[in-house]
Amino acid sequence: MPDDQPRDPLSLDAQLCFAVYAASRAITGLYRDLLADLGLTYPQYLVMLVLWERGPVPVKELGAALRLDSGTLSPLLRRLEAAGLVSRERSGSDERVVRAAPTGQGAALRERAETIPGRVLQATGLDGQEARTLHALLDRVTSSLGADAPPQDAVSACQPPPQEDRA
Amino acid sequence: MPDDQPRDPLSLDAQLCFAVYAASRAITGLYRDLLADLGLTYPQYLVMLVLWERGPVPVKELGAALRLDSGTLSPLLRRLEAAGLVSRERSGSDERVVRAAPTGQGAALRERAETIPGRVLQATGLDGQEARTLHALLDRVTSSLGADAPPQDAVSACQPPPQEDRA
DNA sequence: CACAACTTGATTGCGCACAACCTAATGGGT
DNA sequence: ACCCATTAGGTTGTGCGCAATCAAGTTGTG
Repeated sequence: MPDDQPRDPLSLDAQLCFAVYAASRAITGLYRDLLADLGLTYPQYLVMLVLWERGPVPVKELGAALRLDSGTLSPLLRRLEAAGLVSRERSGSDERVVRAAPTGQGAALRERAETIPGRVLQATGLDGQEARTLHALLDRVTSSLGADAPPQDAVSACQPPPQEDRA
Repeated sequence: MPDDQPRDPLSLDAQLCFAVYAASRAITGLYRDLLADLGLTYPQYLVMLVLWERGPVPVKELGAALRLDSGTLSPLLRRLEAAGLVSRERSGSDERVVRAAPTGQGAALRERAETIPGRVLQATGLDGQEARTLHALLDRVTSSLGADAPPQDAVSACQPPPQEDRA
């Protein structure tokens, strides 16, 4: 019975929470395969998306876009730097700020990454409309729970204006 | 480049992938708060859901239900055992099998957990129909990517025999 | 019985997430 | 000038998630 009232409390909720959890891990697993060629993990790929989009970005802004804090980003950026994909340097005007930017090698990776999104969408088995619906519902959930800034920022980081000129 | 819908390849896909990722972490964060009273993490809560539902369960079956392997479950169960919520013992008929079961204390925790689902659903800001739609889409994605067993098992672990969801 | 293939869990190592804490730099107020 | 609250990153510790590897037990075949 599709009761909107929670008559058996550990039921519908558990389905939904687990569905999000399982889907997230399944998607991460898919990316794991696709990104293996590039030597990136999924969170590293998300960071590179933002860097490709915005160029030199303070760690703070990266964290705001991806909803990650320095405890996650600092070691992640260190690994990207060790891999030669990212450079970090302190701002001159404010010595507290560290800006991360893709290196030439990191920027070059972007073209190889562009084949990935199409394969991911296809692998989900959803058509464009369903993907849009799913995305809208997830955004509702995230912003309801987030209580702070909506995910618009992060999303726009994922969809760049097709090209930009810079280093 | 494909002309169908993705004109800029790093766009829609990135939105959807990040939306799932962000929503998953937001939900986990919500549970973190709600479960703090019970002394459980979110994955530990999922394990307890299965144990409450099925009683003594081999680790293998737990892994199948939650899509987790022994590398995750072994230390997790060890911590639940150390907390006095779960007991583990080897099967007599097959010494390879370890069955986990809630202790009296673990079973008692169930009643305190029953107040959680309602609060979670409410916090998502979705009504019952939207939650159902979201759940159905996520299941499609998960099973498309999973390529192995569908999430039916895990879902039934979270709820007694429910109702078919409308596509 | 001996032996190879398979199954079940456990262990190890790495990379996130996140809370808690720390340092350094900034800016405001006196 | 001096304090002091604020801010940006970094570090530490805990707990997943997953690949790779291992040991112990089981089963099938001769």
